[in-house]
Amino acid sequence: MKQISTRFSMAVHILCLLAISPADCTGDFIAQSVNTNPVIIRRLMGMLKKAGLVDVRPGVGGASLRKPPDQITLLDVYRAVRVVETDQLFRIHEHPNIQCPVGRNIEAVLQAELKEAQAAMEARLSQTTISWLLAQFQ
Amino acid sequence: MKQISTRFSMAVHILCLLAISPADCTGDFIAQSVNTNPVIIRRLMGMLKKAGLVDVRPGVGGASLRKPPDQITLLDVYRAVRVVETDQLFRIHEHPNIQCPVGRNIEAVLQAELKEAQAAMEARLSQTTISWLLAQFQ
DNA sequence: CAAGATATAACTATAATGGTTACAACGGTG
DNA sequence: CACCGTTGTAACCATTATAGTTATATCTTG
Repeated sequence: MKQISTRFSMAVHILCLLAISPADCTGDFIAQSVNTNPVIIRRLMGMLKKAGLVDVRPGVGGASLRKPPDQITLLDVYRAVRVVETDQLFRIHEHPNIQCPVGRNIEAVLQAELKEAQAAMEARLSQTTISWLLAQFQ
Repeated sequence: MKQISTRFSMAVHILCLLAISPADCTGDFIAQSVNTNPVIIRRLMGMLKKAGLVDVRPGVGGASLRKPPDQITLLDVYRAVRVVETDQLFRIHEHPNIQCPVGRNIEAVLQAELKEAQAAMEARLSQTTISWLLAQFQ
């Protein structure tokens, strides 16, 4: 099966790093900790910046959190890196036969249920903050 | 982003069909309602059969439910078509730098949280049955 | 301007998906 | 038994998202 992109876990990693090492976290330094290419980090930083979670200093280099880590939830990160669009976690087959009672109704009815399931998952993500994660370390 | 496969919604469609039209539902008939290729349906039927949800009659043709539709939940279907493996909804980046305190801890700590989020989604799926879906039709 | 950093475009390899063709095996009916 | 419609699979293909890579432009300070 196809899983939710590692963009999410990498972004969480980045924010944890920024939370514990406030000084000069450059893209290359972060890339070494995450163990990936610096361009991947810069792309993620761009999304985190656009979402208002981090400040990045072009030219001089380095980044920092724009919010205290106890006010950043996993849901914030999940939304920032657009790893799942709203109500689109589950894909539903298209153009069923509307002559058939099932084909005519399945999309709307199932969509409503799957939306609830996705919401339950996202609600759980909103309960965990970056600082709570850090507190679990070791 | 990458969504959860339409195998899931197609399988739910199939089970709804079997629930309301108990007589001779052949693969080709189902394929017309779902609006896809009969081979796709046969593949799904194979998974649903392996999961004990349906009986299929090779040779003569047709299929039927092995359980009453109020005892089949969306979670049963989701598991049957293996659309997400256990604790694998979220993919986590591999081989972070274990010299770094974040790299050393992030995987285990984040994995535990994401597992909970996945569980919340699956718990919601388990609350909806095929017969409940049918009751919403029209 | 030079140095070191971020920003971004373009390209690649990989993998899952949904679909398609083809063919073997099954099981009643004539 | 032979036929016919069905199920069961294997093999293959086009499409798509991902993660990574290379290259280049831009920014900021010394």
